[in-house]
Amino acid sequence: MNKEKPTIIKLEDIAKALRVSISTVSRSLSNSSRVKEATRKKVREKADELGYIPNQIAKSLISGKTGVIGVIIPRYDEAFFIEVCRGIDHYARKHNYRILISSSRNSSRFEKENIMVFEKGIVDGLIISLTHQTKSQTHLQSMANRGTPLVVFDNMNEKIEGAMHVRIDDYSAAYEAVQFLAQKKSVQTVGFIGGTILKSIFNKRYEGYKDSLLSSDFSLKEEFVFNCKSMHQVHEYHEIYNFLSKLNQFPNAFFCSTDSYALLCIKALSKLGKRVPEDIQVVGFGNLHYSRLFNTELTSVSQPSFKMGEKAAELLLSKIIKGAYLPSEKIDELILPTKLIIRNTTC
Amino acid sequence: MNKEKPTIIKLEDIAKALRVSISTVSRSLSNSSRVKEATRKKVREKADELGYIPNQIAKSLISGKTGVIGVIIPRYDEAFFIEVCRGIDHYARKHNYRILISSSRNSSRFEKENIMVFEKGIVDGLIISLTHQTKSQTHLQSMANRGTPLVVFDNMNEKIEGAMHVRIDDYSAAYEAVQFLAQKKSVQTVGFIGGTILKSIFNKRYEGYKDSLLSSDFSLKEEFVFNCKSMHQVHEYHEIYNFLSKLNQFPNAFFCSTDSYALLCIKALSKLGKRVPEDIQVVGFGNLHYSRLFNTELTSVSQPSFKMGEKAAELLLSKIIKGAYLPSEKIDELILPTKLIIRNTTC
DNA sequence: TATATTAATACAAACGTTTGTATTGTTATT
DNA sequence: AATAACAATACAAACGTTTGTATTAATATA
Repeated sequence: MNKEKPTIIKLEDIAKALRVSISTVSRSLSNSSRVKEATRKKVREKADELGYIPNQIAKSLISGKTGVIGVIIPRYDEAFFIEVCRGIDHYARKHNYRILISSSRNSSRFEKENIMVFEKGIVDGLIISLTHQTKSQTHLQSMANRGTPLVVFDNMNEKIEGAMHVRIDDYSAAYEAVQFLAQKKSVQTVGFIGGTILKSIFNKRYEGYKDSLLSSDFSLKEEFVFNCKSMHQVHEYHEIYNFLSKLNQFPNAFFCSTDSYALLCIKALSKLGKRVPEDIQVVGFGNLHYSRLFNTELTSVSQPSFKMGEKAAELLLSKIIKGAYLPSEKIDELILPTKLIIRNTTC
Repeated sequence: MNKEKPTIIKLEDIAKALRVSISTVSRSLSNSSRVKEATRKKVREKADELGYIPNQIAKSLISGKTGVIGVIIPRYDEAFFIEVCRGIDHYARKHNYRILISSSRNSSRFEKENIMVFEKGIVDGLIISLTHQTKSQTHLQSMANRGTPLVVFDNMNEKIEGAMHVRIDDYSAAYEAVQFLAQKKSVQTVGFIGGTILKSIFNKRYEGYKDSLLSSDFSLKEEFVFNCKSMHQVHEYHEIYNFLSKLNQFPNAFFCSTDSYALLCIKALSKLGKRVPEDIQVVGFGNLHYSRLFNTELTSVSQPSFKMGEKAAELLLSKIIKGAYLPSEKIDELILPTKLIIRNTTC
């Protein structure tokens, strides 16, 4: 049985093989002009021959940089977050950075735990979307204070000093989407389906909805407003179905604070014998690509998820690379534009 | 302007503050009995006071372990992979491991690139689903040879010596799903919609489909078989729509090699005026949770994606923790069970 | 040919830990 | 009171790099 443990090659091995010093090997491989071209070549060849792979950990210990960005999202099974991660990855990769994704599972305990792991120096910076459980804000704040570059995207609670924020204008986006509905002759009432109001983005979308209704001289009917409490799609469906089935009368349209609420709403409505958009129109929020898979394509507020990731990464890396404590242009909030995409669930 | 750079506390700082040696501090914090309880307490308190956070990079350099598992998936925007990642994450987390996710973007170039980054020692092991472009197999093989624990899940091309594999029996799963359709009185012909046949899992599902038809004395009609070539959902829809619209005659059912093909198929069919399942029945593969969002719930081969991730992580960690070169029980292939979930797109 | 100059390389410290060995301090034994 | 035994702590090497400084070799200048 061949049990020889594959040995891992280091600079020292190359140095010994060539009877030169480790520093010469190191400098050769980084193409320093301090070593003669002939030697450099010899070293490169020997390195290839032995299959040398530099040890990133040792490099990191010296440079203080790991080449990794930490990302914390509330859940994996929401396409929006994955899309943002794609954007982060796309930008990061161009700058030779990797991403370490963690889910906080919508719990501040896990969030805190993840942050603590990242603080041990395995990432050069952090991009995070906060859960609605606010408690760990102090952790983030102290991380920012300690000088770790930090970008918060999507949901946030209160401002974190020293962090950068990338977001959309949830209030206005919702306001306009509801305006779009309210201006239709066929629409007299608009309902709302959203998530927990503890989450600030959901709350803002709700406020936008409310103010939009009021400014159109519509009345806000509490019975047409529903906020899901659970965090799992199957349960959410039942909550929504339950809510809708108890309605004696239906609004002409629903504005939903995410695409998945919208889809679940449509599903429940059709179960209840209502047609979309003929009987009831539905507008979602997010414009996620999976909604393309559906028969009836969803009218939705398009949120630039991928771009949001890219921008978050851009801000973060600019800080990481420049050094967090050099004076920067101090872009500490970036608001990306949204757009209502009209498809087949409105008419 | 307050420009004092936040200083990062290390063992030395605690040692100095307490006038003890660094090793005493280190041992105190790891609760070694070699240091007096009173001293340990003093050290712990000082560490808290100063806000000491251990440097994982330095630890890794010594231990040779980073506490990170690398994961390479072909694309982010396929729910199956995300679900597997969730499973990996779930298991890994319990063992104090993190995951570093990268996408190979279905390109062997990126795949290779990712592997090379991981080889620099930033991960303790690798879990990967291979793209259909085989080329980098040698890279993986040499990684395995070098002793890095390696698990391949889902798609693989040929066996990698020293790696472990977690998968399902794609052939049989497809075979049985098609049997289910073929046994219906209303079904005389079954079509197939799949992805690139270069990908071995798609190929196996196709073979299962084919053999299932033949064993039921159905004939295999080439005109009812379609394989998407593109890699983007929007394009895939057009491909499928195109294929279907050119059909003079339709089969009674379609077996699709993923859920998203099934959903796109349903969408295209309904655009063409066909009702599902009344006119044409559809079976998907994967049973992904987003299909729950749809009005008509998809009949699908349930693949234990989450579990697949968990198992992959379990195998990998057992090797990482035991040490890759100790004799292990040599579980090098794990085949997980699948199950046909009958819902509303068949009748 | 001796010396100044520069090119090429070697040495050694550093990054922040862990851990084996050496040293010091304390208590028990005689 | 001397010494053995052991507890408590300090010292130093190691992990695999990078990088500033010292040393040696090679060339140019006189």
